Amino acid sequence: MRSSEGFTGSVWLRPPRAQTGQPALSREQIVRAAMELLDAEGPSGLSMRRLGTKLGSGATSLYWHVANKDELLELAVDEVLGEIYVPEPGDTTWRVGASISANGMRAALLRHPWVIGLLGLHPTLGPNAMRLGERLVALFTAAGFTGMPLSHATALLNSHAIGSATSEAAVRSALKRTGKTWEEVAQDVEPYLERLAPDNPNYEKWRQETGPMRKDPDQVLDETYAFGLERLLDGLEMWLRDDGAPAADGDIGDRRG
Amino acid sequence: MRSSEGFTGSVWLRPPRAQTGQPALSREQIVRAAMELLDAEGPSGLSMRRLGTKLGSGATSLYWHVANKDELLELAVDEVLGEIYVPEPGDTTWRVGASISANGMRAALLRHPWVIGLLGLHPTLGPNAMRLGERLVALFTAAGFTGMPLSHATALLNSHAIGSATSEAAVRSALKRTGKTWEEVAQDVEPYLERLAPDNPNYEKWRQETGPMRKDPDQVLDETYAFGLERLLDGLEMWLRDDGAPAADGDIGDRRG
DNA sequence: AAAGGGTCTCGCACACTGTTCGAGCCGACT
DNA sequence: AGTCGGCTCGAACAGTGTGCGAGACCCTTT
Repeated sequence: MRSSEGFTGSVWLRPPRAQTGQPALSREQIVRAAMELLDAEGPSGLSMRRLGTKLGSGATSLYWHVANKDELLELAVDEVLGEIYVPEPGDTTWRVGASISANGMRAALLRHPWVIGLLGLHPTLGPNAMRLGERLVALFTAAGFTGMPLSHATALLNSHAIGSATSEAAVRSALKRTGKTWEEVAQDVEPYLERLAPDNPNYEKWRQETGPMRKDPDQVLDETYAFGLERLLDGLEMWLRDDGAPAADGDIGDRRG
Repeated sequence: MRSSEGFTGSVWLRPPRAQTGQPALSREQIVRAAMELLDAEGPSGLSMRRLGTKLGSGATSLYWHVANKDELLELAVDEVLGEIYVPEPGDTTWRVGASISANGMRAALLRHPWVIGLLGLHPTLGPNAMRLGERLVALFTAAGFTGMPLSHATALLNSHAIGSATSEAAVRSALKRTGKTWEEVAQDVEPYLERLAPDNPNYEKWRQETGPMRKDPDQVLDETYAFGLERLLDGLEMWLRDDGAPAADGDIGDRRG
């Protein structure tokens, strides 16, 4: 069986295995252990052999419960999505609900940064991903969205969480890997920036005017994310008010500039 | 030398190698060839040995020009960022300029989907990434942004491009991998969705009301991206008009809901 | 009680990976 | 003529994902 010979062969669409013997090893257990390895040491920390010994069993035993390393990773990704909480429509404002959802997604991705590199490989349609979709649809329906724009709006929210988390994970991993502080890194990069300064006049000017980073990177990254989220929610709210009802179905008014 | 013992050891901060002998192999050539392999066969298609034979040289010769496979990938990522065009401030409206930039970023990421999985690993500060930053600063400065909000605004634009491209790449890669059409995939997934239907009432209802996908996935993905971009630009424009001038420096007015 | 069959574990083996090391080549400068 | 630095490369090492087939265990049927 080829590693992925179609959607029909995907983990999610395949019926689960029957189970009568002595398990000693279960899919959930394997996935959980894999996540622990990934959280602790990143993508390179997970190998089938290491996972096997961590579970006290042979490496190839895993292949009874999981077709593939790829499939194992898919399962792990869905597991992470299961950590995200999306409020019920009645619990709060739509806007706050959307914020909580996006915050949760961002937090989950930053808690398990290895997920970020996997999101672009397969569409995740595991049960937790579906539940996430369900809850978001509920939230945005209650807010007044319908049809394709509803799907577009939830996609926008997710995109922001994913995109932000990607950028954040990059700098966070650099800080962690080097073990340096924000100031030390800034000092290291300084001469490089100065060498490039003649080519980047606008950036340099902005950098001079804004001055050195006074806040720690956590706070800056939080603010960057939060600022974007507010702008995006403003945009959605505005669309809901202005164009939502009248132009219910027709073409979207993009490329208007 | 450890693979990455700090920012000081990063490719970008290290002075380039002196060069007098007979090159026969150059860093640019290597990076270009690596990109070709990656574009053609994805991340698993690139191995140092294959890259070596593609260039007609021994695999280990590459290690003279490049410290690492990781470093090679960093160089390739920056190369991709070099394909993105950002208009000059005077060329168009700010809004159109931002759209063009984001469109370019999204297109570049979809042309080279392997980049997506690498963006979260290291912050890219190669020359092309810097140039990108420079141009965006120019564009957003001309639009009236200053200080931290300027940085937040550009980050938002990039996040949208990255996040959208991630989601898109997932479905595009699935379609390509399985070789199936959109309708065939939908048919494959159908029974799974119906099995989960009782748990996802809102999603199901939305699905029923919206009806089957009439358009091809390219168009749907384009629309999703474009819708999000417009909402986001609306939000930025609104902020620029309302809060931009008065609250120039202080805390950002987030968490307002 | 015996036989059969499914579930599950696992050692071996294969092809392949990234990377180190040290030997050697070749052109240029002294 | 000799040395030196840039550059190439083959051999080797430790480690990877995974296919295969032998077996162990337990439940069911005869």
